[in-house]
Amino acid sequence: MPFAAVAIKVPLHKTFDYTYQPSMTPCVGGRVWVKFANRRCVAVVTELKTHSDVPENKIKPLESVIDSTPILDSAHLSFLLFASQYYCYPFGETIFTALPGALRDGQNVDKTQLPFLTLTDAGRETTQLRAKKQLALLEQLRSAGDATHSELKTLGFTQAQIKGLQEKKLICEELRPDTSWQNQPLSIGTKPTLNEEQATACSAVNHTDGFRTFLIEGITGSGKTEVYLQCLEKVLKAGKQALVLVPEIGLTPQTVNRFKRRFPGLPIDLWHSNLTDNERLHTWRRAQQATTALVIGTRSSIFLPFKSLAMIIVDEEHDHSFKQQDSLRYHARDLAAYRAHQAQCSLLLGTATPALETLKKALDNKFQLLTLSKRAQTSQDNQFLLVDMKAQQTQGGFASTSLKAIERTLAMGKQAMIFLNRRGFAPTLICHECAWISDCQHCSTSATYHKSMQRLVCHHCGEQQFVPHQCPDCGSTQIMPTGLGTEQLEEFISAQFEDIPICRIDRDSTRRKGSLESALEQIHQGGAQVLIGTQMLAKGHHFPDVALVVILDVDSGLYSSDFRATEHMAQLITQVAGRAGRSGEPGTVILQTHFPEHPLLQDLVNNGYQDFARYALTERQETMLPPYTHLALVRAEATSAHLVMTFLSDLVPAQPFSGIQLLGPIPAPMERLAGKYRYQLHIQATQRNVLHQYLMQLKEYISSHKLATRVRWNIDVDPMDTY
DNA sequence: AAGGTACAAACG
DNA sequence: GTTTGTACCTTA
Repeated sequence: MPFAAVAIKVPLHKTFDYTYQPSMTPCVGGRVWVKFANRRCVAVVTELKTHSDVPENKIKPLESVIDSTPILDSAHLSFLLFASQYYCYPFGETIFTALPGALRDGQNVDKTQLPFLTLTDAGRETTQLRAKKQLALLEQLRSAGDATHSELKTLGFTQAQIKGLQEKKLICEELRPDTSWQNQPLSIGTKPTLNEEQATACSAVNHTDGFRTFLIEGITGSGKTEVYLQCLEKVLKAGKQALVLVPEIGLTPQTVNRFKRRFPGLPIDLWHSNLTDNERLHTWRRAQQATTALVIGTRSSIFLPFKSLAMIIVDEEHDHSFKQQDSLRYHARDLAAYRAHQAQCSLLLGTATPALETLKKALDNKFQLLTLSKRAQTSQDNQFLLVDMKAQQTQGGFASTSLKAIERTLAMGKQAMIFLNRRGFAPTLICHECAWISDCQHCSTSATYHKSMQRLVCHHCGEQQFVPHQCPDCGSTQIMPTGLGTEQLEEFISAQFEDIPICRIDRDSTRRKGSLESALEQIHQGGAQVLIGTQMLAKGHHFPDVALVVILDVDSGLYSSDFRATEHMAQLITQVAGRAGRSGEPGTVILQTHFPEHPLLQDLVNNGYQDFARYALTERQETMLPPYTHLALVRAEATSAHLVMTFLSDLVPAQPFSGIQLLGPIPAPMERLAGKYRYQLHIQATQRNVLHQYLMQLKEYISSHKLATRVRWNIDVDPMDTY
């Protein structure tokens, strides 16, 4: 009697055996329909065998076979098994998060093709057009080749613009057979000559065979992308595939076009969360059949089933968006290491500000460190200025030094950028007479005052309240906004510099679709302007006219309960500083702080991130924190605090486990969130394998725990935020 | 996770 | 005596 072990999308750490008729032909890595717990589910076959340990009377037959050939090969299945074990997430659920939505509900793998938009003969010759955007679209197709509807949408074009050009018969839709690009000679667009450091980096990568990880530690503007491109060239020339992972915000038209222009005619696909199910399935299959050569995608593209993967690049590897914060809590950069090892190919990690985890591996010679220290366009280093806020008269949150610097910058016709990582007008309302505070009803935090909306908004659960005219406790009308938000900065700056345009960029000001794009466009027009924003402003974009950057809340990063806060702050400061002074002259970066003598801050300002990071590592070593130890978190939440505490306390063994340090249960930094009480258990080990051994049995123990179904819990391996 | 079971409180 | 709510149990 033949049996099939299958994985099902349930939170159980095991597979289930089914029998099947010899006439049925299930295959390992293919899907089947099964009856499971009175339901009909799609399952993936993980093993075919002639014996089962499950009592015969419990075993049901397979309903039907969906795939007669595997949709996941054995290497990909082992990759998913590894991810499932490493992140303590059920195998079945891991497989199903890795599958594109269309395959999860049993749809056929082969779909109709998506049409490409291509230039007509008339379109090829058109260089003048009244509609500016339509002309830009023509130019896009001309320089970067044909594109699908969704690609053009990603690049910022609209359906209306496409339709307009179709009606003018300048472009048309075309279905095309997938041509084999592997046997075509690779055409290469114009490329700049490399400087010495870039050339060294490229040849180090290109002379390596098999698995190897490189850390390209390159300051902003040192030409990392050029190194990526010239390394990719070798791989693509050989007819092999490559994957470029970018942060969520990183799929900008500039990035995409740079790759497309370098390799004209090469099939390049994009992968991000805004694709439809259909588009996703399409790209998934193109990766599997090697009809696409290169995928540029956000973190989930690490699960694409490439047929002949030969290089993975992780751009801005320090970026937190590579770590998924729910369900399967994977880090795309770390899974990339597994895949590169599996494919025996190179992994390139690039950033100006490496994560300390990555830097340590480079310093331990597990990764090869390649440094790019010269800016491509020769320019001097930025000037850092620490402004001591102690005993300073402040105006609207600014030291007078900062205000004068802004004024000077504007007078020169340049742009000033102001950072504050808090949106809204003020983080709290406080009663001047009885000290009442505008708390959120459901979270342990205060509700932020939004002046333009006239509402109190909780930034954690989103709950809104009306703004009271009187203090709810004592009836006083003396209720004051306290603290600073970007909305208030905007108000203050516009009163201070009356005729100067201001551009505020935060989640509130960019909520409307397209408003971020138009704001960026305004900035790019140049001229004296003040840009105010949260960290949204720091990522991805470069602004040639910015000559001054002011960071207001440096101190929030210096003293925080999260041990990664200083690292994060240093990365932000360095990335932001890289945005200033890119057009030749050095820029100025002002850091307002109450702790100008703080050693980490001093190190960062005087010696740069490279030095700071190496010093910060010694501090991590002394305090026995990651990357010198390995950390996992058991988080739990429920409406009853008592229930959560009992559950977590039960997980702490009476006898200590050798090599494991346990801390907790302790309250999460946000103890109450959206009405739920949240606590956590920290599990720390010096040895990675000891941690995983421990987690393996802990996972078993939790699954059998009576309270496990009454609290929401999860295990977070290598957590990014310790809350 | 999601549907089933067993038992208790709620109902008229 | 039936309905509704809820803890808990199982999935092949």
